[in-house]
Amino acid sequence: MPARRFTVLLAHELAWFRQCLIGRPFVGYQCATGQELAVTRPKHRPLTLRDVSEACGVSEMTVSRVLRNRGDVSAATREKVLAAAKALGYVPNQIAGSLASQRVNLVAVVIPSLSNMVFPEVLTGINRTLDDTPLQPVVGVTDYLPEKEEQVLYEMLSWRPSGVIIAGLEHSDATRAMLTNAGIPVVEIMDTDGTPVDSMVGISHRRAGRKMAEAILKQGFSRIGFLGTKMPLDHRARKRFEGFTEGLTKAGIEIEDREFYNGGSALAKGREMTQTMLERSPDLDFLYYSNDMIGAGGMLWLMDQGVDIPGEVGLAGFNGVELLEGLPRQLATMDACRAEIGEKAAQIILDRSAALDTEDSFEPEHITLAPKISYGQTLRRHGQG
Amino acid sequence: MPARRFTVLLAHELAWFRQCLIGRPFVGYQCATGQELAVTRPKHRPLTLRDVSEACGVSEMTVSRVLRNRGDVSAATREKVLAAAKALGYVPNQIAGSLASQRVNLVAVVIPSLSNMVFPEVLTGINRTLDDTPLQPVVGVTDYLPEKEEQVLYEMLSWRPSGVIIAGLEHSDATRAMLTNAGIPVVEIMDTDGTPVDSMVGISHRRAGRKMAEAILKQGFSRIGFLGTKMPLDHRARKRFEGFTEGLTKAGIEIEDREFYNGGSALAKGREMTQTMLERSPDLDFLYYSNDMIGAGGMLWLMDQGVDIPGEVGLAGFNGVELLEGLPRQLATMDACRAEIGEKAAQIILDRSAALDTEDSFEPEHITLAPKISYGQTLRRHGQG
DNA sequence: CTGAAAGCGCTAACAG
DNA sequence: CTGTTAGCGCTTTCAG
Repeated sequence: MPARRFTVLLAHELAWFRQCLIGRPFVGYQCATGQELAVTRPKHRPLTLRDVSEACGVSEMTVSRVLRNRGDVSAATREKVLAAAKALGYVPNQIAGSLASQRVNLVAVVIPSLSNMVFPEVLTGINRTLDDTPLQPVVGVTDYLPEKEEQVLYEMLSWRPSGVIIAGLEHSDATRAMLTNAGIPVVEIMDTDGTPVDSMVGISHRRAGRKMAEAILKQGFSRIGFLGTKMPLDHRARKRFEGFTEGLTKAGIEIEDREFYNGGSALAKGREMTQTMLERSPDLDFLYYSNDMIGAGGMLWLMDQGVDIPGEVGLAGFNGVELLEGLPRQLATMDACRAEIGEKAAQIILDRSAALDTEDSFEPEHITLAPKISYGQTLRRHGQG
Repeated sequence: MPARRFTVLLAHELAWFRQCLIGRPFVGYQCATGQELAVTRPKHRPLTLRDVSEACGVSEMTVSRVLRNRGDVSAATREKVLAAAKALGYVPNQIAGSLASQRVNLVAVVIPSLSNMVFPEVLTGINRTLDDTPLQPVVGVTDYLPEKEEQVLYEMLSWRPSGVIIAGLEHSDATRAMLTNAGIPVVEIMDTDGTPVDSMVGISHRRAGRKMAEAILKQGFSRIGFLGTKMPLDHRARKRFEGFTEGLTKAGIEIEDREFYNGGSALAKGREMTQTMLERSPDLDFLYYSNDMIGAGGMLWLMDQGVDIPGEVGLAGFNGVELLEGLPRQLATMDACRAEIGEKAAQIILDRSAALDTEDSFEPEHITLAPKISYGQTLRRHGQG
């Protein structure tokens, strides 16, 4: 009887059939009607513990122990198992492992954007702490949209991660509920002006704005413009702005002019906005930018115009981005401690997930970092001020 | 008999015991010796399908169907189930779902770095395509280290993702073996100068270098310096360099001077290197930078020095970063098509994983995008050139 | 030190 | 349209 390449099998036949396929390119199969069939092997069936077990003649359980370095296994067995696993190219199935062990070595990291270098830097900090630990970060991006945050968090929680690191303290009710009920450590990062669900690590943006206002006033500037992002959902930028006006108000001063932008190349926008503002309010003697990129754009524009910085106009930004180092003049700024925030947040998750094993209990941690002003060459009016 | 807070249970008791805990803060338990115990409920047991099933009086299977929108379910039952799931705050367990269904909606994305904005942009492209599909990207970072690439890939494959998107064509033997044997679609991105394991999407960096050489020569420049990254493992930068020298060689010209850097702020390094090179080789009339950031730094330095660009010295970079738009002068560059690469790569994975369901077979796709030179204001010597 | 048994929470396949 | 059954590949638990 000639071999055919394809046939339909009943379900229970198929189950048995798959057993036959292990490790063979194809298999001859005598089906119920007595027909002899040649069937192509399924393209790829990933190896299982059982395959390794059969290859080295050791029970699945022992293989598992060797591969996880758990429990005592004789050196001889260990060698045998490792050799077999390597020879076969076995890659353990974490899905099955996590289901069985009820522990998942993933940490959900939820951030608003990747385009703003701030967040890749936080991730770098998280990576640094989590490298050389079993924990692994998984990133979700929300585009600053609360609905998307909800959705992203939901999807991440459905993987039952060991912890959540999430940017900001402002969330929808649903998001907050999920965080509260997830039963895993949650660290809210970047911002500490508010009440976290659990732990938090960040800086006070309100205080940052206030401190910058104080520094500016101390240098004798008084006719101040603010340039920032329009995004109503960037709560941290908003809080900096609020803290800033608050700081000025305490000294009886008000912002003279303000300008907001949305999208586009930040550097180019900084130029445009600065031009617009100075044409509208030529009397200004200081410009405070809500981030370094637009600040740098503004600075470049002013230099093009031959404006004396900080003699005629002083400048400051926010974030302490590396880029500033290469600019013709060092822009005053404030470091947002991004990498450190990432490291500390990851450390909290790490400590807590270790504590779960030892049944220790942990209190929520609230860490507020204090960013320092870097005066650069655009804020100090009088010598070493 | 007084209630105690803690006790030791035999294993089989515990199993039964857990049933009692469902939905209750604590439970009275009559153990084998007749003792009545009050036991605190475990901190948190995530809800299961069974909980929802019990809450709404519908079989687990039907609940599952409703939650996945699979198969026909009567509107009435659907409503009931959805209401119960929502009320309880049920979040499905993907770990279990993936194990049972043998399909994991994750796409592994392996890239060398997050600090270089190129990669976040590729990710944005991938996200854009994968949004509104069940597939979800998971990112791993290799720091340009082959060993780390191996390790990261191994960990990602252990989650049995639906596909892999990985930067570059150069990998260790082990990495290549894993990619070949994973049995899932693999797309190697960014570069097309070489042989992929499966599919690839990118640009030819060799050709990019060559084209830039041709453009420079056509503008009449002839004493050319190259400034680039020292990283021997950035194969794409290397290939651009090779293509560049090749292009010059064809015209009988050789690079006059070269300078390489490592780490630090790219903008600042661009300044330094440019200064170093021009002091060493003052005759140069063109500088080709291996990326836009160092190019921008060089440009800023030259402008500080009052050098006429491109009259005295022409400049070009590579990548087409958004930043350039805000610079005092538009740097010539070449777009690396980053977002498009991300989109196309994700699309390939998407098509293939759909094809797996319909049993269609797919050929590897090799997509080479053609980056265009943007002349800016630093490359054209003679009017519109 | 090693093995056998019993699930983890869900879904595919089939039977009503 | 809905329910039942039998695993997915691994680890936990307990018994040698």
